[in-house]
Amino acid sequence: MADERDDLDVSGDGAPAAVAGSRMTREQSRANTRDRLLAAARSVFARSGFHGASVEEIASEAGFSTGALYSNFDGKEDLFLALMEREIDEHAREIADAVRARASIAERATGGARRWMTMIDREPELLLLFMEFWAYGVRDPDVRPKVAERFAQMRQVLTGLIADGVREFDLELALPAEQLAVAIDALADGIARQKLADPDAVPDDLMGRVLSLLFAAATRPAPRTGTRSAP
Amino acid sequence: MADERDDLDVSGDGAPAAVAGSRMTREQSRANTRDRLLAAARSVFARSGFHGASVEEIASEAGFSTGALYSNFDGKEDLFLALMEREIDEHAREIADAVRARASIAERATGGARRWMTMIDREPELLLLFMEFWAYGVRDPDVRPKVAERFAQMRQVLTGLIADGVREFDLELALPAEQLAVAIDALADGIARQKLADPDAVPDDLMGRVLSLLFAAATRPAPRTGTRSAP
DNA sequence: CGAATTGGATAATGAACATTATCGAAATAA
DNA sequence: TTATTTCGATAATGTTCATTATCCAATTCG
Repeated sequence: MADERDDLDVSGDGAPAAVAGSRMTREQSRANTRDRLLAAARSVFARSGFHGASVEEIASEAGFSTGALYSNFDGKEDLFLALMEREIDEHAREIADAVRARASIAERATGGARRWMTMIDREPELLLLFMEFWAYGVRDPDVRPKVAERFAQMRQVLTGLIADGVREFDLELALPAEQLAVAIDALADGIARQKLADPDAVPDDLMGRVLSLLFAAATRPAPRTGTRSAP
Repeated sequence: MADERDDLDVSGDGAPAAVAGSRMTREQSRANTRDRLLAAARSVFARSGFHGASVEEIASEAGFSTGALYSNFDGKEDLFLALMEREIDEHAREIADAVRARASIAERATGGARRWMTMIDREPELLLLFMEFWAYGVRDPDVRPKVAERFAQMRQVLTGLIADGVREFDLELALPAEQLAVAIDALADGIARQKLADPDAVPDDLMGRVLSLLFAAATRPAPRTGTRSAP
């Protein structure tokens, strides 16, 4: 009998799939299903929301049964948290890259803002999804800390970016960097929310302009420190 | 026979009560049940969230059957929208009052901010609830415009407040008032979200300070106009 | 007063869905 | 090879809930 093991990888699926080329060790195979489940989860959750999505649908879109899903995750919530972690990592990195690439403070602000707006346009469902889950998670005492942690992750990245800018451009802040980060994160979130509910209400350059204003007001050249900052 | 029909509208139709003192006309009675249902909805929704709350629970907490609920509203969603409208009205009024009571621009900003922070502390579940529903509503094409409208309501109030300030203090804005309102609304939302997920991350005075900075950067004294503003 | 209207109660309906118990087969280990 | 682990499939299980069909009684109208 022909050993037709080449697993009809029909689902082009793209993304994170590990092509079932040749034989896979247990570990590899497991990691592979996990990835495919996560990819399916991303797509289904984004389409239907956390409440609207059914684990059945996710499993089947991944080409597995719910059994497989429950064998790899503790349940719907756990699956979602894993997804969220992965996505936030990626988003944070993207923003950070956009910011660091720019030369001046103002350009950094508008660069980051522009990237954020682009992300809203490109994947509105994903942001929507996070907010939905945020609401769900905040209510549940077991989940809240995990949600808080994920958002703290984002704040930390922002704090780091601000601190970098302050150091590189030799500035002084009217507000601790952490707090500025909170405000910026809040602004970004809020802008996203408004735009998702009513895209016309939010001009694309608004966030950049506001950020610039805010930075202009919140920073000033540092008084004489060791670091050279010639006038 | 005494025609005890003379219920000359004793009911000051204050908020939700309407003591069934004497006989009530059909209309009154209906309005009364509606109010009681809304009050119960507020409490149950706040406690359990939009998804978590069951219409049965709401009806029964109001002392009615689900039949009554469906006789007064088109369903869970409609009930919620009615509630939301009422609540946003009230919140907006509260903020507006807090702002108008102050003398200077800076005081208005911090006054409004402080009131907002108080509201977050006082009724976190309600804000949470709105955000949850926002996520639900944005996804549904039938609901989205209604949600957008409710939020636009808030933006309008803010725009009005800004315009008032600009006029009274004879200022010039670096940004159209509507856009500034969008940004402030966004900031308020975002701050609320952060604080709800992780109260310790958000100092109480942060929003006021940020708003002050933002206004400082976004306003300048208007150049000579008709209105007297002697230098 | 009698007829028509309607607010609200009661009790289905019927579907959706997260989770789990169980089992087969493949992969590792002996 | 045989034994053992474990990934994943199959098929319940059991609950929860929004919504509606039907009906009663009180109110309004003629």
